[in-house]
Amino acid sequence: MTTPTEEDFLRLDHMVCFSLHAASRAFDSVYRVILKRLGLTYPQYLAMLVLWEHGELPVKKIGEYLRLDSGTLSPLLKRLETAGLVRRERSAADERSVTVRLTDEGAALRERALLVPRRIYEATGIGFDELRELHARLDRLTAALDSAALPEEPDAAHR
Amino acid sequence: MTTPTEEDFLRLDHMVCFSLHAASRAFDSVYRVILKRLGLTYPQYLAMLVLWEHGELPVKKIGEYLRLDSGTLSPLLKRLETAGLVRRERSAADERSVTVRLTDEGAALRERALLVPRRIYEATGIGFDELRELHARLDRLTAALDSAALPEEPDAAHR
DNA sequence: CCCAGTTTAGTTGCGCACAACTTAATTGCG
DNA sequence: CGCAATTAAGTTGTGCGCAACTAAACTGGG
Repeated sequence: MTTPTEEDFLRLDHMVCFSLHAASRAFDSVYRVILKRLGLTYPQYLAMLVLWEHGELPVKKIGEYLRLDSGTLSPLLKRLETAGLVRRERSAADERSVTVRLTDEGAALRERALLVPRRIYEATGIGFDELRELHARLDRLTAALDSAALPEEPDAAHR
Repeated sequence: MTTPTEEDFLRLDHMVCFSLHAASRAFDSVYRVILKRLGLTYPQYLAMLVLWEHGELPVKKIGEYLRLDSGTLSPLLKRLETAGLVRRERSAADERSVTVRLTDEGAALRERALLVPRRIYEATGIGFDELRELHARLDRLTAALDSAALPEEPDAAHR
């Protein structure tokens, strides 16, 4: 019961990872439907969220909040710029840095986006408290996975 | 406390979806490192799992197990074929259907893949029972999201 | 002061995921 | 029977995510 066999590991591993993958895609799917009328994808919505909160941010900061690198963010932000929701300007102080700012249109979109969370919440069919616990559990899981992933080679190739 | 405000919805929604997204990517990242030496991506590993279990399957069935459509599976399976792990053959009985079979090499890979689950389990840093509960929770969530997603337009466009 | 190393964005290439479409085979209803 | 609807797989196009790389600007130790 509490002493799982190797078989158990095999099965549960598959199930948990698969469930997580499936849940993530299911969420994406619900978001896709809801965000369609805002003209945003889910990752674009996440970027807009941090911009709505902070007004303007360098690309670097957005990447830290969303855990995304420039390879993902650069084209994403370019699409948001094409859509007229943000502007991107080289920082005068440090010309390596690009500051992303909301346009009036981008700021205005927030009003329409305020309805999104409740619709998502309703789609989950789960109580507020349970959702909060799930959140805590997932964050712990991510932290554990992150710390396990990094030290792949402790201090290898040292000669 | 138990009567969340609209603000609470806004925040929690973001947090849960974000956590789920982040956890899924963290898992992908750990899998990527572990599966690298097998020459598989995570979705390819999932496809191999169902083939290891069933020996051979039509593309359709693989899609049902993994919740993936042919737009994703066709190129993925083609890559597995190029790697020499599977063969794809039109079914004689129904020429629309393509049966995917393990090659000897593909079947042999299973031995090396048996170590994967334990390494993943260890990376999660979470107990067996908690993992099992998380799995159940996620499945319930996915089921709820699926049932909420489908009836987007009940019987719309009807005159 | 200067240049080696770091930092910030961006680019390229690959694979996954999905929507929308095409093609070919099969099914079944009139 | 015959043809319209369905089914299975594949194709095309878009966007995300990451690795590996480049380009340009900054930083700091000698």
